[in-house]
Amino acid sequence: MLIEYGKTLRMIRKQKGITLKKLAEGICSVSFLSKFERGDSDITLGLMTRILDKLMMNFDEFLYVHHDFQPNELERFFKATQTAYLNRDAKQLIQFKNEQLKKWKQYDVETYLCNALLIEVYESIVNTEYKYDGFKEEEIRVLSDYLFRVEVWGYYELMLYNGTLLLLEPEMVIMLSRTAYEKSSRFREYKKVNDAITTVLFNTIIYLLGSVNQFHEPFKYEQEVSEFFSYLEAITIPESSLVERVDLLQLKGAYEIRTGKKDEGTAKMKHAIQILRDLNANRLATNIEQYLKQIVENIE
Amino acid sequence: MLIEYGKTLRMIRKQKGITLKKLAEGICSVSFLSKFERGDSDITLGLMTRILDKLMMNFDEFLYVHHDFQPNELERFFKATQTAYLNRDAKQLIQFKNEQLKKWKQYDVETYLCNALLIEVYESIVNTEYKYDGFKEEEIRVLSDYLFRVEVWGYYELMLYNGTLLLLEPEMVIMLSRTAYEKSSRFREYKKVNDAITTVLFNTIIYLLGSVNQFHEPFKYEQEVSEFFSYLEAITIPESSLVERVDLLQLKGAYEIRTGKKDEGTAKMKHAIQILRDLNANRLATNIEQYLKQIVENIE
DNA sequence: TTTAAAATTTTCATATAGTGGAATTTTTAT
DNA sequence: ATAAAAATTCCACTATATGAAAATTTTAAA
Repeated sequence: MLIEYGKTLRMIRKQKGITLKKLAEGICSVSFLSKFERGDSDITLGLMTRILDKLMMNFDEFLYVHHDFQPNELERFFKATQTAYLNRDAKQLIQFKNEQLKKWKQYDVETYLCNALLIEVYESIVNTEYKYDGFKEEEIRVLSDYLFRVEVWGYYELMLYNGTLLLLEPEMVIMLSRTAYEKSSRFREYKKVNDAITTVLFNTIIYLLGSVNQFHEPFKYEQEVSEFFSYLEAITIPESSLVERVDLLQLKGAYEIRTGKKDEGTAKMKHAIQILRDLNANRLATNIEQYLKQIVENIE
Repeated sequence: MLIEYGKTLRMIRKQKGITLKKLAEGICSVSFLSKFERGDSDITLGLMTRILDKLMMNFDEFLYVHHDFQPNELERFFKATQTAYLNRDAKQLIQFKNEQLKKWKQYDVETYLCNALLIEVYESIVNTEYKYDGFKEEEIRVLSDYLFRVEVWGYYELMLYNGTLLLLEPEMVIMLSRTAYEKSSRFREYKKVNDAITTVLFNTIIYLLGSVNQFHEPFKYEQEVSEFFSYLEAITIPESSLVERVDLLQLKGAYEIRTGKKDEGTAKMKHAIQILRDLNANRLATNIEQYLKQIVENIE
């Protein structure tokens, strides 16, 4: 059952040219550190923290090295799912889903059901044989209950919500996105999580603007969308996040088109496309181009 | 000595609505988990890993929450140093340096001396009273020996090198940057570290292009600079890293100016400036503008 | 409020994390 | 090649992490 973190630590320590004695000093005994490094003993979280601090290394990086340069469990989950989705590999997605459902039954932890639901969203898009009879209401309720209950939204909750937002009713999305914005505020300094918040706000706006074939219908969420734009501005997307700035430009364009200012909006979106092309970000540029094209076709 | 991680875990668990029993199942006993959460016991690293996996949370995020939403030790070190530098707070920098020197004397771990050196670079720029008698050769040797010795460059080594590159001779920088590129290759999937690699390559190119008042002198490192450009291209900066793409454009411009193609190069740099201005990234734009201006003034 | 069920804590026995020092191995210097 | 120094491992011992069951507290429903 013992995971041999010690061997990884030994490797790193040797590379840094630090002796057992020097590393152990003020933290634990030399003989214990040696024992741990050889895999004869597990180590306490408290000790490990202090050892890694002394090595100027953080936990995630240590675990990344330990797992033979693979990201952590959580990251792997999102990555594997997304890869299967991008490869349109329905079989793989179903397998992943079943794994999560199995864990759900085994431990009765709702998170696993939420994961399954997240995967099912991808599946429903990819799988041509997928018969959409609507997602089961009670499962969606488990998801939204979970999101409402959690006081502090971390990386997981934001990613989960980003993926399942489409399943929920507009009113629910508006409430949850507000919640997300508030409940994750304390992560503002944690880049990875803050990026996820930004994505939530973008996705919310896209969702509220409506699918393109709704563009000729009257627009109901003008006030809410501008509310979410103001959140984005409150976050003051840093200068170094240029993609987010381009996205903002693009979405403001779509919003203007949606609210009747067709020419202004189109110009903004074309500007965003141009910047991306200038920087050879062609995939991103093409995405916006298609979006714009669909809008224009549907608005006439 | 016990750090009460347990209380943080309890808070998170409660929020997610998971009972002790459900969380403990398959990992450890309920009674032990309870004891740990109450702060009556420390926990083994192996157990903690599995518990966090079940909570869909990674170590860094857990520790971030635990430290009352403050980044980890390593991040705090770089951040605090950089903040003091940006505030031109020489006093603060000297204090930080002395802390590191104290640790160095206490534990005789070279890393701490390297940290002190890194801070001293900032200090030498900020402190007007700083008498530059050259950095002590032996200390610089400790630094370069350290960097050569470490087999796998992680986040710390890359950040350390990024900050101290200016202290080293061009030949040394060329060798070390090559080493950095190779020795950190396994982190390619780890965004934070990979970003640091990109920064190293950028800094190396800037360093080799020479300070602007060397721009009228013949250029010695044409081959090496194009070598580092090719590394950057090999990394294939992802579409989502637009800042890096703008930087690349800008630097290619500077390189072309340096190698005689003044008009082409100027155009590239102006293009980069324009894109940044379009996205309201005015601080970044101004930086490049000043760089360009200095180049043009010095090249006539 | 009463009562039953669920969740948590306490108790206590045992396994193992962690210590200190002696013995062994490796490294360094001559 | 050899001795001295430094680092590592081994071993006996202590402190504490962990598990199973019983006792207590909390929650929920009537």
